[in-house]
Amino acid sequence: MDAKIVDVAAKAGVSPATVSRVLNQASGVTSKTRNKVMKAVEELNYHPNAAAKNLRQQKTMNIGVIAQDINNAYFTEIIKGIENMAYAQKYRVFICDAENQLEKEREYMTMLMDRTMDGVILIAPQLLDEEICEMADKGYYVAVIGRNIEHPRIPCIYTDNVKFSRQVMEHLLSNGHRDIVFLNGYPEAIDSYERLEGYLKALKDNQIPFRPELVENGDFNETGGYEAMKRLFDKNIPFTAVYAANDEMALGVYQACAERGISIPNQLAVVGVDNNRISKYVTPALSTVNQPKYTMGAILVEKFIDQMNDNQFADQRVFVVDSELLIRGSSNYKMK
Amino acid sequence: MDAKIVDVAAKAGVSPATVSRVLNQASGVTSKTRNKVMKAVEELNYHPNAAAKNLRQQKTMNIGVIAQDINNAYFTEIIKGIENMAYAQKYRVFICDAENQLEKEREYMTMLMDRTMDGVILIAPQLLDEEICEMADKGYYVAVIGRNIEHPRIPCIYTDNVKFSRQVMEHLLSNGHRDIVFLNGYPEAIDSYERLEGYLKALKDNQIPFRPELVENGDFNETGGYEAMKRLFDKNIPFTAVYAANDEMALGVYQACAERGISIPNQLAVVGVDNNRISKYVTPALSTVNQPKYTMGAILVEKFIDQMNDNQFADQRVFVVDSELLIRGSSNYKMK
DNA sequence: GCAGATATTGTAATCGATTTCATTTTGAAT
DNA sequence: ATTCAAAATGAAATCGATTACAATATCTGC
Repeated sequence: MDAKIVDVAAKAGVSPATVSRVLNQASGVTSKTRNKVMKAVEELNYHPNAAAKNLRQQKTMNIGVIAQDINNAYFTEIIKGIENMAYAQKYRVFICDAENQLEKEREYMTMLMDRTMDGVILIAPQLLDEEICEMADKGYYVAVIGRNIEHPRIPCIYTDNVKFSRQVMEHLLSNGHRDIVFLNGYPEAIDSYERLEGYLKALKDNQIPFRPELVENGDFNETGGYEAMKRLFDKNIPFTAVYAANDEMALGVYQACAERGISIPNQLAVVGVDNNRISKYVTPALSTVNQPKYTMGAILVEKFIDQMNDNQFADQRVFVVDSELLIRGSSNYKMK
Repeated sequence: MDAKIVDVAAKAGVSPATVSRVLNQASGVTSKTRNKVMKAVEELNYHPNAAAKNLRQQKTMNIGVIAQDINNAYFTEIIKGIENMAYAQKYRVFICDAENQLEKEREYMTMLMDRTMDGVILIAPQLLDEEICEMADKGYYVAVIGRNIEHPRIPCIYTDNVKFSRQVMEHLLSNGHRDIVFLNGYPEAIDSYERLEGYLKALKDNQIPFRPELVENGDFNETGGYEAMKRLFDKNIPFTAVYAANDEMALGVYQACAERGISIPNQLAVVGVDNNRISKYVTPALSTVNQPKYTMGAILVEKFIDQMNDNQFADQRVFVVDSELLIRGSSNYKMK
């Protein structure tokens, strides 16, 4: 149906090799033949068949991004950073939605083995470190956003959870809070673990004894946060602040408080993590931690492409970026 | 690096043709050889090279989805419908973010011409109808969500803007509003045009004269809505309700009202369109129109795949789906 | 005008699968 | 045991580009 390189060659009165040279290296061809060829290309609206090209060149210039959930702006913002930087380097980015399913994540990894993609960027993968390392060992290009995978060939970028977690705590403590709830995500996630770690360290730094009954799991989603709060209220123990490991769960906290007539921030301070767009719109606006999402995507993909092109690192493999605490109405109140 | 079909064939002691048969049709092979081959496939962790396969078969089983902005949950929700239905039919879906840029949209269309994708689904494209038709004329598979492109080979699905627009107006009118502002998106968009049409028809049906000064453009984004409201306030004309052509602009309305100390819904009723997730969280909750996004994606891709497989339509080409008006706090107040 | 170097172009091999067609094997019927 | 049809397998062509290598054209300097 569409024109092939031989058609272009015939029309321009040259060999297919010449057509290829015109379209690719752009040198070693007289301008006269180049013009002839370009004219034929235009007239036939010729586009080299990607499959043939990929097969012969053993590369595709495609990068896959596997996100856990494209409905979540946290991921899509990162992806925009990836996409724009990759685009500038002539790579095409294809986004895959794993929908929080490990099986889908794994299925998308086959894109590497069947060579549909030159490389794959995993954002906050559920895959185990070992699985990811194994792929890298086999020579596939993999990069990870969200945690550090200890493997010399895997570029990684992530934020220092412990650090910002302590900042959140210092903020609450400085407002006079002592009985602070920590609403955890699902406990297997590294983010959960590290945010909890920051919570604990901050308590220790301030000589406040850790009370395990103040920690609940909320699975990183709104309903989970809501249920967790209900469990906490039922315990009938006093607390004046909630540090939720993400904004989604914090929204659940708002809901639970609304039901009980508890006023934020006067009776309860709330802080989340992620700077979900919604956090700005709720009443009161939710204090949260903002990660430089776009930049994280951009930095990582740039290094990744470097590596794919040279098959070695120019310099750094691991990037740790800082987050910023955004203090809003939900925690902007000093306890007496 | 990775195993090729000849390696598998050698290991299993058969010809490449037989390996291919085992992996593809699954018939015409004794179970003994099938087992031998499968064993070799396992041991070598063989995955057929996609480029070679695509080249030979002249198809990729890939569908591209070109979205205007993956940060917008309206698009990603549709995409989930597409993705899940396509997945069930063995198609892989790749998401491309056009970032509201016509140029990127066009660039991604080359995926069709270079045969990276078997087909492309455009969501609310900026491309002109003619451009899209031209692609279809050339034999490429294209489908469109958001409007009807009059072309026998282009499946389309969209909502009846005029219809729900009238519903919104009837709702406001029944609450006693007569001076109703219409906040339009950018005027070139078909959605803008049709929603305005519904606004006008509802006025006519109720013998209310149309006052052009009550219509402002807000470009479909929050800032646009905010600016438009400021312009309206400055006009110093009375109005008691705002019908914004999408939720984003309605958020701008909230902001403008907050600045002026205007209370929603008592002094001003607000209704949006899209059921953006945020609309539920603002105070008061925003009345809006919900489209069956997931279903729209699913229905369309199903027909699209049918068409790609049979190269003809089983039945319908155009699907018009109904939306639902969600009445929330922002418009739930009767004027006296 | 010619030799030799260099630049341009063409021929044919190649990438790794699928698939057509030919060949061999198997099995059923006699 | 033999014949013949049917089933299983293999050999080789094919998809459409790139690219190594060979061949030809052009240019330089004398």
